[in-house]
This record gives sequence, structure tokens and C-alpha cells, in this order.
Amino acid sequence: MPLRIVFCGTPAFAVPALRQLIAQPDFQVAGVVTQPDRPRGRGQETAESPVKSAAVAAGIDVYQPEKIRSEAAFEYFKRLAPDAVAIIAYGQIVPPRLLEIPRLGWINLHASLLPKYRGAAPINWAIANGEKRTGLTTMRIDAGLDTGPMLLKYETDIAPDETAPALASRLADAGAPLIVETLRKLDRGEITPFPQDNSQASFAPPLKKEDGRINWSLDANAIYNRIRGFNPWPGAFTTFRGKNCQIWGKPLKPISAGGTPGMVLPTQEDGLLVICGGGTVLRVEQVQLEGRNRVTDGEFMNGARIVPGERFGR
RNA sequence: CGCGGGGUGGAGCAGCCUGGUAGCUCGUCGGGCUCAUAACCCGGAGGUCGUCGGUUCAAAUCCGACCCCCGCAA
Repeated sequence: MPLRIVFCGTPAFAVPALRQLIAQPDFQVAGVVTQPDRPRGRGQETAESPVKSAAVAAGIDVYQPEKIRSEAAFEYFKRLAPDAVAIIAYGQIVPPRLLEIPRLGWINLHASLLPKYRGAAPINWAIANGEKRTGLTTMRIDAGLDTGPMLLKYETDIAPDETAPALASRLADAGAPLIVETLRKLDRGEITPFPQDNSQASFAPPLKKEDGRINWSLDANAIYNRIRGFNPWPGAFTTFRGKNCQIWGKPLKPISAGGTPGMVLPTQEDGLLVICGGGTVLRVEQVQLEGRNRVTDGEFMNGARIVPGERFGR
């Protein structure tokens, strides 16, 4: 008798887990719930979620409720009667009465070492804050936001130059077997849920466009962390001659320089060097002006004709 | 019909509003200088100005359509 699963998820991060669950002979994915197709991107064309694409490709029925707290959604879960619901980056808060339906509960794969980085963007904030280590936690959803009792964990180092998409990809791959193992052991009664220590909790709220605006008075390293963590959206942006401007770069090793944060260093032989907080220097490697393609610092300097004392951020 | 910006020698840009000479930085080729050099000096090659059509004596520049790229927004 296979374990009957309903899968809830939306972005690419959830796809490896969905695929892995589908592949297990002792699991049956009875249905997939994901966010409705919505107009997005330039031109506002409606697009389906990566999870939907994966589900359709596997021939599994997809349910896309506008609100999971609706009566219809309640009926859906009642009817499918899953043993467990696997929920990964779904995007909506699940009301308590739905949580009670499956006997093993709603099992969430969260991309942080809970109780750290509860919330929607744990990977991004972990990198942006300069964390050296992170991981995954499986837990049973309760009424709170990522506050449920923990089941299994996976830990990993964050590489010094790792970006959010790279880490997300690694964690998504590592999470697939982890959630399978969690569900299997839970079914066999081999896991004892472990409560989170709320006093140690921190939050990783959804990213906003403004989070990506560069504060040049921050240390170059801090700016670098945000460049990595907020990639690809909202990225790290500033302004240049009144236009929005996305930048990528790395902190320069030891040197320190005086000057106003955001100012371009006069010596341009080593590339585009910008003064940050505390005299630290960021080596800007790529620049993208609005309406323009992304270019290297050399190309940017050739085209922009930067004058001494010119500043980013205005 | 979501809003907006852009497509100009190999690269990145200016020129377009105020039609009429193809500009700048880099690269490239040749020469010079130098112990030497990615440095410096001199000289050269290289462009259907995204595509199609329109207006005009004349279009990179004004008008229309289309293709491609990008920012915002979601």
C-alpha cells in the first residue's frame, strides 16, 4: 500500500523534490497543488509555475486554487485524502483545518537551519547576511509561519562566492531525498519531531525591489554578500547619471581608499573600482544600465567616459 | 492591448529633439620610440547607421509597420 501524497509547491526549487517523490515506488503522488497561472514578465503573458510544468509532464492532475483557504480547496484535500502533504515553497499560508486532514500532517522542506531564517526568502537572506553555513530542515507545518516541529536536517557550507541561484539549486537537489526520507521515516514512526527554540528564531522576509538598492556606505564585503544573495532579483542596483544601473562585482582584497562612498577611483587600470564604507573598495566587474545589455567594466568605462570624481548612487 | 528605454565599423557609446560632412574610447593592422611593455607617438583598414515602406531636393536623424534586446511592473 503506497503512501498517498499531495504535493504543494510553485517555483523551480520544489521541482526536484516533486520528481523524486513521483519516482518512488512506495509513494503515490495523488495530486499537485500550485499557484494559478498569472500574467508576469514583460508583455504580461501568463505563465505556469515550474511545478505545474513538471506535474503535467508526469501526467499528474494539477489544482491551482486562487485561495487555498477556500471551501473548494478544503473539499479538494478531503476528497484526495492524502496520508501526507508535501509542501515546498508553495506561496500561500495554509489554514489550520487543512492541516488536520492528512494523518502524517503537512511536511515542509524549508531552506534554512530552523529556527533561523523562517520565512519566504531564507536562501537569499542567509547569503546576503554573510552566513558561512546553512542547510535544510524538514518540519511539520503548524499554525505559525515556519514554526512547526522539526524532523530532519541537512547542513552545508555556503561557498564564499556562491550566489543565491547556485545555492538554491544545490539545496533543491539535496532536499529531494531529504523529504522522501522524512516522509518514509515518519510513516514508520522512526522520527521524533523536535520543537524549535523560538528564542533563536530569525526571519527572512520576502525580498522587495528596494532591498537591492546598494548602500555604498556599507563595507564592500557586505555589498558583495547582497550582490550574491539578491541575485538574480532584485539584484544589486544603484544609479548612474540618473539612470538605474545593475552591478556585479567583488570586494578588492586588502586595500583601502579614502573618498566618498560610491565614488569611482581615479586609477582605472585595474578596472572599475568603487569606494565603499570604511574605505573598502568594490571591484565592479559588470554593469547593466537600464535599457542596455550587461557589459564588462572595461566596456562600460569605454562607453561611459567616466570623469574623475564621478559617483554611483545618484 | 501593463509602462518605458535601446538596436550606429570587431566591443562599448555619442550624434537623432534643432534633416544636409560617420564622431569618441577600446580593439585590430602597419610604422616609430624603448633594455622592455598591456605604456607612449604617428599612420591605416573596417560601417547596408536592425528590417521594410513613407515624407523630402536630401533621412542615422521626421512618420508608419515589423524583428530582436533591455529596464520597470507583476
